[in-house]
Amino acid sequence: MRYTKEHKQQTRQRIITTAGRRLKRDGIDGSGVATLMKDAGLTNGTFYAYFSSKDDLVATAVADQLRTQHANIVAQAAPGRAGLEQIIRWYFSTEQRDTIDDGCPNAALLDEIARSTDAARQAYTDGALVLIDGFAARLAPHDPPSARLKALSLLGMMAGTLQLSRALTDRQLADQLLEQGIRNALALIDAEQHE
Amino acid sequence: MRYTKEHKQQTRQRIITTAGRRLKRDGIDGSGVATLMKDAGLTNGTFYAYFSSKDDLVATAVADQLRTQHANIVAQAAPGRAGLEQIIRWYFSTEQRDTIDDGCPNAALLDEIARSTDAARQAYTDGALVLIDGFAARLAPHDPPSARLKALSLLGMMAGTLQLSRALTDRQLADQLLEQGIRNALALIDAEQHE
DNA sequence: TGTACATCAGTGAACGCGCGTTCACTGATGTAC
DNA sequence: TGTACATCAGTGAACGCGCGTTCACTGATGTAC
Repeated sequence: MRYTKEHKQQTRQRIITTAGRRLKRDGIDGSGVATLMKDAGLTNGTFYAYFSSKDDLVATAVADQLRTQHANIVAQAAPGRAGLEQIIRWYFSTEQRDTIDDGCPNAALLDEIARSTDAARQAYTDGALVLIDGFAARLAPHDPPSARLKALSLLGMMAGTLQLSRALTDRQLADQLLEQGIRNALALIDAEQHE
Repeated sequence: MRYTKEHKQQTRQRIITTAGRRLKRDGIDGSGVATLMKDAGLTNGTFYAYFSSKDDLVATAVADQLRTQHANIVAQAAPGRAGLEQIIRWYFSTEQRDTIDDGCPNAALLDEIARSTDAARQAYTDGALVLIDGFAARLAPHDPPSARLKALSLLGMMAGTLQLSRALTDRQLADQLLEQGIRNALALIDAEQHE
C-alpha cells in the first residue's frame, strides 16, 4: 500500500491541512518550509516532490482553507436568515477568536494575502467567492446574485472585526467588540437594499 | 549642529517614519533591519543606537503610524456626522486602497499585530483607542463614551473591508466593494443605538 | 586663536542561525520472470 | 514460489542568502585650555 497514487495523494493532503493551520498561526512569512513539513511528519527534502515552491503551497493551502470553511461552516448552516445568524454567532464567538489555527483563514491571513503573489491572491479570490455565494443564497434565496456585494462586504466586516478583537490587549473590550460585531452583522443582513 | 540632542531625535523620527511605510508595504516579517535602516539612509550597524530590538522599532512605528493617522485624518475632519462621512469617503477611496505605504496602518498590519509581542499589541491598542475616541466624539458629541464600542466596530469593519478589496484579483468587484463599504459604514453611524 | 583631546553618530564586517531550494542517496515496496 | 530488479517516497546534508544582533573602528564635531 505504499507508493500508490492514493498514498501520495493522502500525504499531499496532510501537508496542505497542517500547513493551513501553521500559516494561520504564524503567518505566511513566519512559517518556514522545514517547519511546514515537520508539522506533517516529514523532512524538508521531500517538499519539492509535492509542490513547485513555497508560493505554490501557500496558494494551495489558502484555497483548501476556504473550501473547508465553506464545507464545514457555511454549507452546514440552515438555509435563509437563520443560517446566516448561526454563522455570525459562531464567527464572533470567543472560541473562534481564541483558536486561530482552527479559525477563519480570512481573519488570519487577509493582509498578508493582499501582499502576496498573483497566484495566492487568485486562489484566495476564488475561495472567497464560493464562501460569499453561500452567504448570498441565504441573504436573498430568490435572487442570490443581487446579494453578492452585500455578502462580500459582510465577509470583510467580519474578518476585520475579528482581527481587531485579536489585536487588542484589553480583553474585556475585545469581548464587547465581538458582541457589537454580532449586532452590526445582524443589522447589515436585515437592512433594506438600496444601492 | 551634529551630535546634538535635536539631531539624534530627528534621525530617530526619520527611521520611525520610513519604517512605518516599509512595514505597511512589506509586512513586519517581510521587513529586515538592514532594509529599514537603508530606507532612512543609514546602515544596519547603527540601528541599536536607536532601538533596543526590531520589536522595539515595530511597536514604536505602529504607535507613530496611528498617531499620524489620528492627527492627519481624524483630528482634521469636521465635527459631527459630516466629519465621519469625510473620513469614511477618504477611507474607501481607491487612492487610499492603492497606496498602501501612505494608507491605513490598521488595514496593512492588523493580522500581523494580532500575532505580535505584547509590546506591539499594547502600542497598537493605545493608538487605536485614540483613533476611536475621535470617531466617538463625532458619533455622539454630547456623550462620546457611549459610542466607543460602535466606533471600535466601525474601525474593524473599515480595516477588514479595505484588506478584502486589496486582496481580490477582480478589480471591478474590489471597487464595488469599496462603494458597498461606504454604504455600510454610513448605515452603521446612522443606526439607532440599542445595546 | 590655535591646538589637543573627548565625544559619539555612523560604518561595515562578522556572529550564528534559519530561510527556500537542490540533490545524491536510502530502503521499503511493487513488478517481472 | 523465489529472486533480481525497478520504482519512488522520503532523508539529510548542502547551496547561497538574508535574518537580527554585536562590535571594533572611523572621522567629523564640540570642548578645554
